[in-house]
Amino acid sequence: MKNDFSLGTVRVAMKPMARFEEYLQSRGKRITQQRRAIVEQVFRHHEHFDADDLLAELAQEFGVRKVSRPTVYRTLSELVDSGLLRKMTLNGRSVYEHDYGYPQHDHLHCTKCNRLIEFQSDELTAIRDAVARQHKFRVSGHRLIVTGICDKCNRAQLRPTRRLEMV
Amino acid sequence: MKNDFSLGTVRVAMKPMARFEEYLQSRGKRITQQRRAIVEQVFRHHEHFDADDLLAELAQEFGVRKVSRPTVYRTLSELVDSGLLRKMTLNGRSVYEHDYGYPQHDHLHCTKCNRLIEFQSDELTAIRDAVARQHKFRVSGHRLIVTGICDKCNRAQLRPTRRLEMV
DNA sequence: TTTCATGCAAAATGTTTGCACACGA
DNA sequence: TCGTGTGCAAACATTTTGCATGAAA
Repeated sequence: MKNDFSLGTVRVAMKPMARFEEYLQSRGKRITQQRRAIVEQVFRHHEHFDADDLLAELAQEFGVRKVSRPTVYRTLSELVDSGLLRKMTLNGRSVYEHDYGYPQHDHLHCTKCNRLIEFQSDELTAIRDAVARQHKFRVSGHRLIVTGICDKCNRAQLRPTRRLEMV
Repeated sequence: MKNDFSLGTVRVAMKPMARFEEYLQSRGKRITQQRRAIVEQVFRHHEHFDADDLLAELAQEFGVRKVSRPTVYRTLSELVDSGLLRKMTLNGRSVYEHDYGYPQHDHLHCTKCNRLIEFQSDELTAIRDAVARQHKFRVSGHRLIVTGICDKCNRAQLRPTRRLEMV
């Protein structure tokens, strides 16, 4: 259906960890405990996250045997380089999402609850390419963020009954 | 013509400074030397700029009688609130552009020379709204940045050796 | 046993804030 | 005059870096 903007799926040959190991080896880099822990945690769920989120998850998951902040930053950077993660900036801080194994997509960003909703549109890509062609611009990618209020927050706003916020 | 993505113009009743004064007065804020200097400098040209650019321009323009960094940040923030400027984030730093008097548009961002090229597309807005409707999302705006290499940098790149591919 | 990676502390970056004084209305 | 705005310095938040130690290969 033409007006369906939901995401499809992308079949991938390897698991993220295997893909990352390949990347590391091709560059003479090492497969360390920390890198392994980070990749595993990062692909445990498909939510968007920032460095602090990841650091907190790792601390909780592994208790004493934590990964340091610099290492998290360094590894996130490698994950972006390797194509496993995609990085974007949301009100001043870096936010990451899965890239490997997920189709190209864009986001609706709710400024109320900060949630990101993904969608996909080929027409959008077509327009992008038409514009680029006109400017003789060689496209490497794009980032579209539509800001506004999501359905849930809209409903919440309409019914001021349960005003239990602010404690 | 349908495939023309260039920008039109928007007629405005007031000059930016007058508009800003109105905004300030409506909030009981004051029209100071610094605010005046900043607005004048900001609307002297239509290029994108960041806080440092503006600070440098002001220093050059007024010599000794400079505006401090905090005041620049504070005033930029007011200019965004008042609708005169639009703010976006480009690799970690805040970049500003004229909003008042200019039509809604998006950007091609050259990662080589860092230039921003503006374009306008109603179809894009239509797609955006269709997607939002499907998600019952109330749109307040959007930001699309197409990344790649601009025509000029492409030409420059063709001249030297083409065998720098690696990997 | 030779690199490369890590953790720590410190630095760098970009932006914001507390406060005493200056100034616009 | 009165209250807002300013500049200064310091704080801030996030990310990056230098260096000695630790661990892959």
